This record gives sequence, C-alpha cells and structure tokens, in this order.
Amino acid sequence: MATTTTQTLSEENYLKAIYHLEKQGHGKVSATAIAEELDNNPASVVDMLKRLSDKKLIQYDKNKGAVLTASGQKVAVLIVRKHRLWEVFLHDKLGYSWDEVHDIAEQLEHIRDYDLPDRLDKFLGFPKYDPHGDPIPQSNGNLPAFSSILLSDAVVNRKMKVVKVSDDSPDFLRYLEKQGIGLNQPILIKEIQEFDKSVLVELKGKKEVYLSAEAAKKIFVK
Amino acid sequence: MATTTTQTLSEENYLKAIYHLEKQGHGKVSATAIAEELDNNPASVVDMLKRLSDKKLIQYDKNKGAVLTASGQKVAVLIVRKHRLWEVFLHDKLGYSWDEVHDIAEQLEHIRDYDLPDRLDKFLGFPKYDPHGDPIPQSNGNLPAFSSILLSDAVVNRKMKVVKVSDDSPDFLRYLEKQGIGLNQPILIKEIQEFDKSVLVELKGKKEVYLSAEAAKKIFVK
DNA sequence: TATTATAATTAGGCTTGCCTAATTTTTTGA
DNA sequence: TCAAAAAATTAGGCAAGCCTAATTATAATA
Repeated sequence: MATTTTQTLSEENYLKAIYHLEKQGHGKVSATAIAEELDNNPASVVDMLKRLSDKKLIQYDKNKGAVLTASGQKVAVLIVRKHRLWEVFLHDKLGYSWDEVHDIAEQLEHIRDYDLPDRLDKFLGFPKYDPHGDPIPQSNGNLPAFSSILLSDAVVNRKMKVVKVSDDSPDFLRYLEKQGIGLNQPILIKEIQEFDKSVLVELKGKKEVYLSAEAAKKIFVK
Repeated sequence: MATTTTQTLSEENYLKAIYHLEKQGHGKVSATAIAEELDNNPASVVDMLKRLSDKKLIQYDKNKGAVLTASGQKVAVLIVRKHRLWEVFLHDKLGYSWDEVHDIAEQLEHIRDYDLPDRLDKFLGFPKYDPHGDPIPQSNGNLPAFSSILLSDAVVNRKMKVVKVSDDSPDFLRYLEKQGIGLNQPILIKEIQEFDKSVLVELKGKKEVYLSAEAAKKIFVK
C-alpha cells in the first residue's frame, strides 16, 4: 500500500528540519523550534504541520510536538542522503571548499529522480562522510556508525582528530579555516580554561590556537 | 547598472520557452505558442508576459509577440547552458541514457550558483554538445558553430552522420534507439519515398530501416 | 496560587502562478 | 468586404505558503 505521493519543496524542508531537530534531541520538536530552524513565522509552521499531519508524514500534538512517521522519516533521510552526497560531489569533483557546499546542496537535495542518489553514490565511490564529517545515510536508510566526542568535552593532553563540525554555516567554517582547523586534522588539546571553558589546542607545526567554548561545542573529535 | 535580480523558477521556464521558440523561428512568439510549449493556459501566459515585461526581461506586443531583451536573453542562455551541461554530466558520468537525461536536467538547470556552470564545464572537459547533439552555450553566451541538415532534406546515396535530434522526449529517443539510431552514427540514405516522404536508411551492419517523414524532420545529419 | 511570560492558534490578508468562462481583437478566407 | 475562426485579454477564483495581529493555552515563577 505504498501510496507514494510527492512532497513540495517546502514540505521537504519542513521534514528535514523536523528530522534535524529530533536528532539534536533538545526535547520535543515544537512549532516555535521549527519556526526558528526555518527562519519563518510560527503561524506558518502551524499551517504546514496541519498539512504534513493530513499527509501522515508527521504526528503533531501541541504538547508532544512534531514526530516523523515512518514514511516522513524515510522522506527526510533521503533528503539528507542527497544533500550530503551532493556536498561530496561539489567538494571532491568540482573543488568547492567546505564552507561553500552547503548552500548549493540545499538546492540540489530537492532534485527528484529515483536512481540519482544511488548513481551519484557509486560515482563518488560510496563515501561515508560529507565534507563536514556528517555521516551519509545509505540507500537503505542506515547511518554509518559514528563515534566521537565534543571538543568541549575532551580530556586535556590527548592527541585527537577532528571528525565533524555541527555547524555548516560559511561564517563558522571560514573562521575554522582561518584558525587552521579542518576535517581529519590531528589536534592536541593543551588546556581548557576554567573561567570561560575556552580550549587551547595545538595544530600541526606546533601552532597553538584558542577556541571559544561556543566553537568547541561545535567541533567533534575522536 | 547591472540591477541583477533573480528569477523565479516559473519565470526561468518562460524565458527558456521564449528562447526556444525564437530560435525555431516559426514567426512571432505568440502567447498561444508559449502556452502550448509550456502546456498551460493562454490566460496564464498573458499574466506572466506582463510580469516579464515589467521586469524588462522581454518586450511584449500583442501583434509582434514576445521578444527577449538583452538581459532576458542572457538569463535564457544561461539556463540552456546549465541544462545541457547537466545532461552531459548525467550521461557521461552517471551513465544515464540519452532518453533519461532531459527530465532530470530540467530540474538541475535551475540550480543557482555563480560558479557552478563554469566548474561543471571544466570538470566535464568543456564539452561542445549535449547527448542529443545540441550545442552548449559557452560562458560568454556564444554557441559553438554547428552545421547540419535535416535528414528529410538530405540527398539520396550520401554517407552522413547523425549529429543532432531536435526532440528530446523519451518516447522519440527510445524509438530511435530501438531502430538502431544514435548520435554520431554513420548512416547511408538509400531512398526517399515520393508518396509519403519516408526515408530508407542503411545503418552499420547493412541494417535497413524506414523512417517516417515526421521522424526524419527531427534528425539532423552532416 | 496568582501573575507573567512563552507557546500555540486563529483570523484575515498577501503574492505567485495557475485555472475557467466570457469577451474583445485580429486574422483569414469565402 | 464581411463572417467565421483563432488569438488575446479580462474578470473572477483557487491553492500553496507565507505574513501580521489578536487571542487562547500552557509553563514558569514570585
């Protein structure tokens, strides 16, 4: 009974937003949280949640927030898969830097073709992670295993490797770039300041950099 | 004074349609012709022509039809460039057949990024023609030289090569495929029937095929 | 608990881009 | 030239998605 309907661009963006918010796990996915994520008005969100509910893509209850149904989840995961595959394409094949790929992938993720994600996946050599270290959902919807800790939770004097950043905004990524921090790069945590939780790390070439607590909370290491 | 505004998806499709109709040169580009091309209602077309006129992307006069302005032309050519580059990507890199690429490129052509067309072009090795033999506009808007004649206008007993088809619909392309006709393929025109203008051609392996006058009018040879 | 702040909802409105039906204009050809 | 056919336009409407402003529920706190 796979009544496979199609989603509008806007519906896809809502499902993706709900998926990300569920994943982050800051409690229930409220209308306000979605509005903030998508930078639009709570009243608009209520409209859309109604529509997504009617289409059985989510369950919505004012008190419990929005929850993806199995089919909503499937749609959302596919969008994330496409987004991350396209990011790899843009980065690896077209030479875009990691701070440029997100916005373009934001458009490419909506391209509809049954075969395209798998063909792209194969063409790219079945990558496991995107240029920000985020795991790429497989064709079956599974996410590759991924273990890491926040840089802000790391132990001093341990050699680690940057494996993911959880903020793909150009501003943040360019800031990291400027500090000399990139994906898969070894770093040594020298000290964590007590008073402001800022982290002093040593990069290749003995270069030392202070990262604010805010930044350290967006960097995952292993 | 390059007041570079952005077009909606629908506006882009109208500009592209007008571009193609201008190119075909069946006289003026009327509202009805556009409606037919886009498979929508003439009343809707009038709406949109008004909007495109206001934005100075076209000039519209009921009697003279729609004509792209310089800036409208620029937008249209870029869309065509993107469409054809993506078709090459889908065909050459992802292994799609020539009847599958059009519909996906129809979506990809709307992806917006200043650098993308040029980067894609470079990545693909600066192709001159798409998988249907249509010339790809260069970065500066120029079209590569292209000389060919319609198969229906060809002379009997001449060895020629299929260089372009002017109908990218899957049905037509799959029909050609089934007949054994593909791009860059040598064919010998054996005879043209007087009574129905159908064309008998010889393909590789001495295989002989009758093509209807309608089909022959959509195949370009050189 | 009562008050206040926050969240959710409702009502009403806007733009885009499409539609149908009716009307007017233009073209064609008898 | 004039009637019929074709093309263009106008009027009125609709759904998707967004908005603001006003209202109602819920949660937090003095």
